[in-house]
Amino acid sequence: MVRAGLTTERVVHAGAELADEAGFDRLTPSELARRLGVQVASLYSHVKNAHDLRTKVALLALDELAGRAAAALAGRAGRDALVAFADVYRDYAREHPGRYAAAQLRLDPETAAASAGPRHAEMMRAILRGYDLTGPDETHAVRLLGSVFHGFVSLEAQGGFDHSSPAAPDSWVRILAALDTLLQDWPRS
Amino acid sequence: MVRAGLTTERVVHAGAELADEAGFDRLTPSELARRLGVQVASLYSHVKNAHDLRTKVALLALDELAGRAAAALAGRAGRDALVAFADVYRDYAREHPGRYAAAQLRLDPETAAASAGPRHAEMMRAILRGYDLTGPDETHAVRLLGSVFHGFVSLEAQGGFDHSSPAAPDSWVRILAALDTLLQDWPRS
DNA sequence: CCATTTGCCTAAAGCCTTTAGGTTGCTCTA
DNA sequence: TAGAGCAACCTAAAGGCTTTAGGCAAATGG
Repeated sequence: MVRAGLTTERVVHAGAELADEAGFDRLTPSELARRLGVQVASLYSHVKNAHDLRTKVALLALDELAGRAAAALAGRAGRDALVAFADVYRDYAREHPGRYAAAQLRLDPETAAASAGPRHAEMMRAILRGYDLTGPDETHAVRLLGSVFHGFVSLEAQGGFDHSSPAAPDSWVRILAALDTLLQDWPRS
Repeated sequence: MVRAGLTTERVVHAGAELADEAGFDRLTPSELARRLGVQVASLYSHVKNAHDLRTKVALLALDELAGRAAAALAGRAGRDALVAFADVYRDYAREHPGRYAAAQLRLDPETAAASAGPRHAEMMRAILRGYDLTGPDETHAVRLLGSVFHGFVSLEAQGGFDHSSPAAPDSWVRILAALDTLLQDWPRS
């Protein structure tokens, strides 16, 4: 019997590819086993169950995304940093729709805390250092950025901008410009 | 045999309640049949299949949401309209998380066109009449609003703001105020 | 080179979706 | 008001998915 040489890491990576190609909702043990040329039960040595598989793909995605974002941020500040960071999100979601959808999975608190999630918030705060925001305003702004990035990207992925002009990328550029001016002149209470 | 008196409408409405209480991903024919005290196969007279059930709940949600939004917009303009409209989204998502999740379902183009989706975009355009935006800028602004509303609400629903202060509603208020000032002074190309 | 680990297997239970076909309560017409 | 036709609901069954239990054999390492 020739072995496939599975490890948890390889299973999860194959899962991420499956999610990207077939959609996150088709990321199931049986489909993945088929794709790996292995019996379904064999996966259960590497992954606790279907939900665990999806969680692990989510963690992989969060980590990849954080890595790319950190690289994009290096050596940039202010508007440059804002745009570079935002583009990482959008590009990642377009290249890896299944992984991006996975990253949206609701994680239980401990798992979330141990994930790359907090690094994302941290990086957004770093971007805001290029603007003059302090205290709660900084948090509000972080949340605004998160909302816009996630909102735009998921509406675009969902096809929400498909049947109207101008093209989505135009709006993306203009929206980032608008956010930049808003952050420069943030209205205080 | 006592009949349950099902109709497509009643099935869909029960489906919406199930989604709200158990989560959109638990909206399945078998679970719904159990809840209605009916054999699973009986549902298939009212609904084509599991996907059709979810689609119909999505259409219901889009319609309810559009109705509430239209009511909130009546007699309001400018910042008042913006805030009232945004609150409808957030409140609806909090009252009916399953329905709101359903409304995010990707619909095929014809279904989407026949849904209440276009009414939502229309109403956002109406809000922008209170600001001085024309041509493509109006579209960009509509997309920004959609992104922020959807992004914030879904991050909040997902628990993204749970473990940090200030509380999410504070950010919501401040973000809407920021959007208002941004729309008043939208940066042109 | 033998012992242990572990990667992968078969088998089976129990769930879910979907289709086919049958029965029976309702409604509306003649 | 009888009964024809429709619609609501049923049983049965096929086939797929998830998960657990238990077994064999390939790799590993002393």
